[in-house]
Amino acid sequence: MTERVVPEDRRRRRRPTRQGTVLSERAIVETALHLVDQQGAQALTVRKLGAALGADPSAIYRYFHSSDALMLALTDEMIGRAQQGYRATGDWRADLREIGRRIHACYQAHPQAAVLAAHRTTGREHEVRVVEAILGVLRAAGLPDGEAVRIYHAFVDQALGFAALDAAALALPAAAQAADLAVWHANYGTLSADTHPNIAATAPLLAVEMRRSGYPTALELLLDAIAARLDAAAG
Amino acid sequence: MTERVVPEDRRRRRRPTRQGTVLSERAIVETALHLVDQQGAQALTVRKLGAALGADPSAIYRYFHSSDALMLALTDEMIGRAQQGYRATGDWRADLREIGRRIHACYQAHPQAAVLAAHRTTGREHEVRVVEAILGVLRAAGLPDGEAVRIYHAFVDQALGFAALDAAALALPAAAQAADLAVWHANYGTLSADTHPNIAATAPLLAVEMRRSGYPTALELLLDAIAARLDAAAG
DNA sequence: TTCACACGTCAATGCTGTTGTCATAAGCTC
DNA sequence: GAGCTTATGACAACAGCATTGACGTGTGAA
Repeated sequence: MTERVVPEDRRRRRRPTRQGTVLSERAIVETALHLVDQQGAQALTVRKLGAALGADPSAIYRYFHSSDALMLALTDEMIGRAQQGYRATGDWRADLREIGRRIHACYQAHPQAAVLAAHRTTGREHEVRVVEAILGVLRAAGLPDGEAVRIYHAFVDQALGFAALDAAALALPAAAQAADLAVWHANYGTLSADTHPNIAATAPLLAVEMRRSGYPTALELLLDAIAARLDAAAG
Repeated sequence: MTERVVPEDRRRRRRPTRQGTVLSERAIVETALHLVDQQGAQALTVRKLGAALGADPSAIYRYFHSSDALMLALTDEMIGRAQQGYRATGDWRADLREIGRRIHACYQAHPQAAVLAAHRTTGREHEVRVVEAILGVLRAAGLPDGEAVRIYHAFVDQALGFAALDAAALALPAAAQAADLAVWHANYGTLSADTHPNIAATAPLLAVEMRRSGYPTALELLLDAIAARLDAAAG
């Protein structure tokens, strides 16, 4: 009548696997992140993780109730890493840019986890810290509270939305990912100027543009708009 | 040596399944969309779709090379429905607002499908039409091609990113959805002004703001920024 | 009326997450 | 150290997944 999963701080017996690994929550999460980074999103399966750890796949269920619980632990770890070392400079535009860039970059680095995590509100330590930081930047810059909150919402959800979108693309199987990009050459590149004048005129530009994320552009445009609101609030 | 998948317009023999259904690309896509709406994204498997159609799962592979090809067809169908009846007015700002609103609204209407669809590039009929429309609005408004393409990218991915984010929230189990919202009261509403001055000052505003989508605000800010670029390009 | 073959069906393959059972060694008590 | 308890890793099995090759039937063309 023992629970299958024992909380990490109550573990006494650390028994190495047949291949010699000593398991722990931490070791599993780190190996999982490493696996995703190296072999892509679709490599994160319980079986492959077991193999990477040097343990039977089912041993993982001694540490996490389900693969979803493992996913959440992974996400938490990721958020922590994204914040690491951030310092506000006092320049609102530079600070917002840096925060946005960090959120986006960190989810891009671990797309599989990002897909599941981007739309959740955790209320945990790291999340709280970013919310406080963003609101602080906006209010210090001179926005009234109502507008600061609205713009906070637009800013953070834009970062998360692009992160989710770009991460989902990265999380696709390599073949589908390549196929989606190829469409910009194969389909859009061959349309006639008679039927699709605007696409025909910009096809080469499109094919290049769509290879990268639209977030940097969207972020700068958002910062432009915030600057205009600040001018209006001040003047 | 016959191809497994025969293009829809070259099909002659329509042979009912054992259960009497007559299959077609259209019938499969519609059943799939219906299935996803009713039972959630995870219900969209080849086997369940086969069962819903009244056909052997493998019969689907006579119409789509893979489940991914089916996914793309589904996506395009949704894009098509979103733009049904759209007419450009010639006012760039009103037109862009309407297109963005339609994309977001349609994905919100089918959140379970949107989660799967928002990040794919299909190159199919309906998608091509929207791309052409957006590029047309931006170029007609006076943006040079390079900037039109960059802003097109930011605009469309902003709409899709918010759609994906908001759809993912709607697609959550009701309990998780409620829990995520409650965090804004339960956690953020109780933080001390000493440790989190900016959150403490705006907590009630935050709790209200976070109940709705941030997209309308973000969209207006993006339109503001585009207007500024247009002024710059003209002046 | 004939006949080729399109297409629905069946069976099999190799993945996936997950669980019940077992045996073994870790760490406690003495 | 010796012996006991039980945590924990390993094994095997299950159900469900996408996909594919072989097969036979009935359709539509000639």
